[in-house]
Amino acid sequence: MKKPIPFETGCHHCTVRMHSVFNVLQGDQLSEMNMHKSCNVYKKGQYVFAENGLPTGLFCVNSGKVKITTTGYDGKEQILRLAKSGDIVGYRALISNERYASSAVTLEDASICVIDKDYFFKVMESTPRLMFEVVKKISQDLKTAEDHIVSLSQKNVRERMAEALLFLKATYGLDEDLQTIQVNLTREEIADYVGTSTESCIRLLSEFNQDKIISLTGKKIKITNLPLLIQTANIED
Amino acid sequence: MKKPIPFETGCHHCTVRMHSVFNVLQGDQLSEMNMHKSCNVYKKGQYVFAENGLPTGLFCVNSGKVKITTTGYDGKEQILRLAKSGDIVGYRALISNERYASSAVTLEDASICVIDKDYFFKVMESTPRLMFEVVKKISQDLKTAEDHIVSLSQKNVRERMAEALLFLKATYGLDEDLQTIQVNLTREEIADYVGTSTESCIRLLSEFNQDKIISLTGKKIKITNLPLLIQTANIED
DNA sequence: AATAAAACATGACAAAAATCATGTTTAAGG
DNA sequence: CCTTAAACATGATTTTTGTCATGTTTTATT
Repeated sequence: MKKPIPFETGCHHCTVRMHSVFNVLQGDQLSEMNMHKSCNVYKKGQYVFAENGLPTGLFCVNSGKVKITTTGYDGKEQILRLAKSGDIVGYRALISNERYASSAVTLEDASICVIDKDYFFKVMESTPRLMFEVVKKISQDLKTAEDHIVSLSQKNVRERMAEALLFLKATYGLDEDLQTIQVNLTREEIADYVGTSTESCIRLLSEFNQDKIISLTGKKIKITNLPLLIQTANIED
Repeated sequence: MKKPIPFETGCHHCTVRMHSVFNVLQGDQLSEMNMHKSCNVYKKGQYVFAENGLPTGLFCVNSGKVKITTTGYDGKEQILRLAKSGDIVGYRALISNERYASSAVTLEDASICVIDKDYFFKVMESTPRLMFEVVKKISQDLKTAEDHIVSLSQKNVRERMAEALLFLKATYGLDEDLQTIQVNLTREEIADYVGTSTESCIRLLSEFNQDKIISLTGKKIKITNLPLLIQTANIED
């Protein structure tokens, strides 16, 4: 009996790779990488890796969305980063040779490759361009984190909430026909990103809705007045 | 007439280098680096580089302390990082090939080397170990930034203030005889790190002083009850 | 479809922290 | 050394935000 064509076609034909740090790899390197990676399917809400665990490889998101989250004080969650197709996750602990300080949890069904740790370090060493891509990625994440610090230090919750909606739009884009922000987060998750209580988050979204800045349909958020949202976020120009 | 022995002895004999990312360089690389770097002396309060400027090189702190600061909303300062001897500064914008998003200002008289941009990229490419040291440094800074995010999101000002004092102690250490935290920051600067108003910062330091957690003499801060300070910071164990 | 459990929503209240005002002390510059 | 500005300090007040309580809606599961 003939075997079905496998879904996974390998790194050579991976279209996601071109938008990732691995776009600098070529030919033999891809064949080699293919031998040192495996691809897994995750359901919504599954852990890709968990706080305190030991890294065994680097994760590369094929499809689906992932939140990078850490447990703060009194067990309160903090969303640190959001990842999408083409993003690498789990690199910080891997590079620092530490246990994970955060967890990665899928926000929807996802397909994620894991590249073997030893191979990753080997190819990084032999391919300066790849390592430089990784450096640039971390630099960007540092910039994002520092922008977040300024925001948390200096803006009020209302401004940060508006900023978060703009961030979500920039990160995940809009649904083609509905024009809603293309990610499903609970109010609690949004609060865990913004750094506020769930109640304040709910209240502010309701207010924005009343003020016709956004329109709400379940978890779907549509930005109906972008200039006003930008103004509410108090973004410099 | 004989020229005086120059103060600057070059990268070969630089003791600071051993504690920096450049500790992996050897022999000829050091001679080469010496040709592509220059060393400058800064007075307290001087700019090493300024927000919006274009990076021309990488700075390496020889001696002295430096704050990395950015201008937030309504011109309010935010201290993002603190650097000391052996630290590299100005790497983020350099690597991302962007204008500086922050400024570096000396907190005391300092001596800082600047390594030419092109040479730095060249030696990074030819020395994977150096680039990996840089990756690790940025990863650490990202970790620090993300810890700060959790703190800003979830802790109150009192807890963050206690945490900041512990951070300052960990970063700059204690004076040998006085046992005071070895850095002079104004209350406003501490506030700009903690993410609070100057008044709240002053008030909390006074409270800590009254509660015998710390003792204040001018800008000098001495931690007199470390366990209580740790408890006040609400640090997990 | 029934039922349980999340998630969402909103009011009332309390706590936290910013702001404003004003005065004192300290440090820097002529 | 004097003068002036910056830094420090503290009280009073207001704003912001969190917490608690309670109810409704949505979603998931048997």
